[in-house]
Amino acid sequence: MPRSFLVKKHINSAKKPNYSELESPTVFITPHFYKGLPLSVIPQPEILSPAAYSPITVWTTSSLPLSPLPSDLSPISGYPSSLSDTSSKDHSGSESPRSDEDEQMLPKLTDPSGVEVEKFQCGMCSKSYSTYSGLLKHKQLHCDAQARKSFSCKYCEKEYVSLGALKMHIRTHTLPCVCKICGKAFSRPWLLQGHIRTHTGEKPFSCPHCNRAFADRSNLRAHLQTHSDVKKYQCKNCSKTFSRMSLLHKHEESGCCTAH
DNA sequence: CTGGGGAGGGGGCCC
DNA sequence: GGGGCCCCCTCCCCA
Repeated sequence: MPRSFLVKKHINSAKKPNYSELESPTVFITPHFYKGLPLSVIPQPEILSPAAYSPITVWTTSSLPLSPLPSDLSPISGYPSSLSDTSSKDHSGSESPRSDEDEQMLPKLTDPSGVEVEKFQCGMCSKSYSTYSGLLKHKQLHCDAQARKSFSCKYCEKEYVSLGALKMHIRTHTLPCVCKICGKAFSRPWLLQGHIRTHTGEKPFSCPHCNRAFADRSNLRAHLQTHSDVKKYQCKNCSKTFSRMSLLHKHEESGCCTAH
């Protein structure tokens, strides 16, 4: 059941999309259509696990971990180790070095066992790799892409390293997914699906402790924090902990930090 | 004022 | 390359 506050108020008018400029094919998902879609009726086992939400470490705004979360802090599951450093790994180890204008052949190093280790260093970020293929992969995924960051959004100032990333971003301007019930538009189908739950009342994510149900996994995750005695966001001044970073920010902005 | 729920946005990863 | 999904985060509102 939609409520008045559900209508997003665009404080920053610059972010308000111009619906008249919709240029992508409009996607309509109706509740009837939606019924045919597979739904995550049961929360993930990791969510159901009491250990999944038990706070182990509290964070302050100054000590928040950069992603990926440490495995012992990941409250739900399988946080992707997307940023895992590949520099320590050998990728094939079989290729011989080739010349490359960005590549720097470092002096042969010696590991503790006395074995010489060849190093290949990225000319842009100075990361070093034991193989050329490792360096090449790094460059293709990161530094060269950064250097080629040339896909600019025509609606805003943002730039992207790939056309795919730019296309996805442009959807946030064109909002091709439109709710047939209320006409609200979204950038991605799954956002629309989540919105449709507000019409259908469907709440597939249940709290294993109080059986309260939620339509959104993120909201369940936030709710799970309320079952914890020690919340994971801690004020660095008074050590009070909060279930959400926004609450910690509100606490700090309300004067705690300045009062100490 | 604080805590919590509802809703939505955006980037990244995987298939 | 695109879609689906996940995660983190923010905003708004209410009790």
